[in-house]
Amino acid sequence: MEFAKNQQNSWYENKEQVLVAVDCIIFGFDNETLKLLVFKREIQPLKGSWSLIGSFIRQNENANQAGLRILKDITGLENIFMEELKTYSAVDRDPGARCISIGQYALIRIDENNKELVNKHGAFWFSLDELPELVLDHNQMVKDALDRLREKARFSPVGFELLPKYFTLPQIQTLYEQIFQKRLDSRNFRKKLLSLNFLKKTEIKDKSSSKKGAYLYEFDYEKETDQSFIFKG
Amino acid sequence: MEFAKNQQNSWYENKEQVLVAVDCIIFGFDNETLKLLVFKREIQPLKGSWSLIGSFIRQNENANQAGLRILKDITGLENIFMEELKTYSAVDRDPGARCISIGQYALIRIDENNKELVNKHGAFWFSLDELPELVLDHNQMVKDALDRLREKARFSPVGFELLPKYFTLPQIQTLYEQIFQKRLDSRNFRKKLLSLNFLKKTEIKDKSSSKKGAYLYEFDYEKETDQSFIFKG
DNA sequence: AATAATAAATGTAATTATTACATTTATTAT
DNA sequence: ATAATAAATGTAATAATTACATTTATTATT
Repeated sequence: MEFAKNQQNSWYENKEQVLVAVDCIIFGFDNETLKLLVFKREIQPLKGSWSLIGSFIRQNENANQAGLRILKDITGLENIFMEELKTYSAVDRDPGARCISIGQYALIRIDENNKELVNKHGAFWFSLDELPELVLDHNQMVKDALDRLREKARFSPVGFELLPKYFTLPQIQTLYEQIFQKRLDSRNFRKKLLSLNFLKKTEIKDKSSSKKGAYLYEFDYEKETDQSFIFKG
Repeated sequence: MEFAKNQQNSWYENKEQVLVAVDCIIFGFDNETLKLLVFKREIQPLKGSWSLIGSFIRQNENANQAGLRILKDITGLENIFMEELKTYSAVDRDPGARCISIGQYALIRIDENNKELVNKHGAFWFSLDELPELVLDHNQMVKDALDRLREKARFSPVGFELLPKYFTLPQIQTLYEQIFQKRLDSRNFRKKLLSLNFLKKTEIKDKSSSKKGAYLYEFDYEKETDQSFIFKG
């Protein structure tokens, strides 16, 4: 079963060529609304249109690395939570070329991004309900990413990547309300969240949004588990 | 924001070329164990090795269509449940070429596949615990597909695509026991499954595996809903 | 110094879902 | 008539979710 690397064979020759791109669906949270980073294309094709930030994949990187490269170029950030969403491969999705795109969504701490760099690339944070029309199938990608984020948030403590290292319970409740697009009961929300045992309370209060102040919490990655099953047996 | 289709521009030119393949993780169920369809490569490269069934994607089809084309070629089946798993894009995953693969998993009714066609292509059904070593990263694909199947089965009534149109409750319980790799309590399993209200009972009994016979049920796609939420608000 | 204003923090009872567990039933073969 | 076999069923205990309103800590104002 040895594979001769340099051997000539016909298997890989004359394959129909398809370009492979990576597009990034970049979420951020400003303590009020869930936001998305998009940019105005400064070159052809589709110059002047709003677009997700993407790039063709390079020979020396996998899809995730390509996504992280893009993210670093635009925001200056490294070590970002980024996961594959799905591929977009409709034959006519890009009228300029036969090109499939691997959508990758990222959750970043919006206050940590390099504003100069973001500006330099013509990128802007939009609230999800004010998102402009995007090129190609990018609006669909955003919709799919949001669905995925909701799906994930239902069953696992996603979203901490959108918050600063220390955050308050009202803050994370607002985030979840944004993700689910509905109000949550604070007593039940806290009870549930704290029962999962992956939040560490500090004795420090954040008084930026109330006189009483809210205790700061920290995510305890050690204790993260996924606990809900329909069938336990 | 018009896009001039024939306009020459540099955006798509001289991109580093990456081949795009689709590999199919094909599950079947023979009323005892969960099985996987793999084939022995009859041509180079890697001739003689076991492999998932795949193909390079063509200009005139999207990834899902490519998967369905492959599936039809091998099994003769159409209208199969097939979903994207994820992409595999590690730089060195295929020593023969820079090639990314889009994994697609399919659930089929094993008794419906065209046995002659399957044989002709050198394909075999393997129980998951007897699966041979596969080429490249195909074992990882199988593992990921199984995880996905489990994940889906936890929250939604997946798996009916693996069963015949009419099936018994003991039959589907066995399937779920195979998916989860553990025994389930029949009273609780039935209670849960029936409470979801998407099974239609018939008055016909299947006596192929007991003297008493077990009632046949049918999946009611109209009533399929996904009902469990961590946060209901 | 007292009061008003504000958001944070908290508890409980009712409902629903999950779990653990053993017997009866329908049928066929002997 | 009996034995054998797998299918079908119920209930009580526990755990999770839901609905719902008041008190607390603090700051700003008078």
